Amino acid sequence: MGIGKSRKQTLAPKVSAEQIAKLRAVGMRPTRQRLGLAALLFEAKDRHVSAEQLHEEASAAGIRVSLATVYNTLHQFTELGLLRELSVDGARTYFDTNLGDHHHFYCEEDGELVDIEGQSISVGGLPQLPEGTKLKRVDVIVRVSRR
Amino acid sequence: MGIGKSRKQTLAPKVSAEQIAKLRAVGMRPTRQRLGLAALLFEAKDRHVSAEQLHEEASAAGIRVSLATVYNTLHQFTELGLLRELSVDGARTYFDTNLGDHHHFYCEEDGELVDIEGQSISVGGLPQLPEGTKLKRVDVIVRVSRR
DNA sequence: TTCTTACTTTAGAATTATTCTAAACTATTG
DNA sequence: CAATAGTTTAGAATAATTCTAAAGTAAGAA
Repeated sequence: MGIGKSRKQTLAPKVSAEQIAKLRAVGMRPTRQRLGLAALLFEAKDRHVSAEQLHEEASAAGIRVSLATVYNTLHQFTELGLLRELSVDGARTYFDTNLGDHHHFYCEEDGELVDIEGQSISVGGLPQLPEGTKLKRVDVIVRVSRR
Repeated sequence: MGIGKSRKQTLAPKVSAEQIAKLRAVGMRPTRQRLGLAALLFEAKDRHVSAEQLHEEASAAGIRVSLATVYNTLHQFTELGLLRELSVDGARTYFDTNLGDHHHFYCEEDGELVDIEGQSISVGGLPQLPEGTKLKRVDVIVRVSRR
């Protein structure tokens, strides 16, 4: 005994079988980093995060992961349909864990994003798409400002 | 005479009284650079440009202006209500000369933006805005991809 | 278990878009 | 034409993101 190495403690979130399954389901190896990020992203719901934010959260939660890996993982999750990418204002890119039909309120002042459920807004009468293109998605961003 | 300096030629667009008036109307000094950029931006209608693009166009048109000035000018025009800023995909910021009620088609593959006239799309039933905020604008982006 | 290998992670450099800075210019007014 | 307030500019600085190639690790084979 002694004061020495009490290191193997569970600082990071419990490795949930749920996250392992989620990664396996899309064909990704469940690595320590991915499991940690998945826990942060998917254990709460309807999150909007930037890479930098998620990286800080991970640090705070004791998940050691480089910023490059956070970027890689966010993009891979997006390509595999686990996340949606969101462009609301030039600089940062946000990633959205809500995959359902919905839109957003966005306040530039504080960069806050709030979901608007899909059925509570109606977008009607799209005109014909430009020649030779097919629809990918319709994004509605309701921009607001504080007082 | 001789071959020497035939430099004072009108390579740049004619300085239109129209653009001078436009700048004066918003309280800006009509400088050579601003007049040149205004000519490029406003003599055609419904344009979507990024700073880098406009800078190249200016060079091509013989309007000598630094990239920093292009950025400054685009932002000033935006603040003074001569342009609208558009965020469609992380990286670049686009500026839109169409100030009317309208939305956009956007194709990521080639970065092309096409206007959708305001009345040809209907956004109904906005839910209540988040506590303490007021509406600024509603942007609809119809994302398409080429075949 | 231990190899082997393909997939991953990472630090740090590189890139890209944009902003800043301080000095050199120029439109405007007296 | 001089004074000055507003402008422009080159180049440095920043910020977000991507790239690189070297070191690490999961998964299946032996």
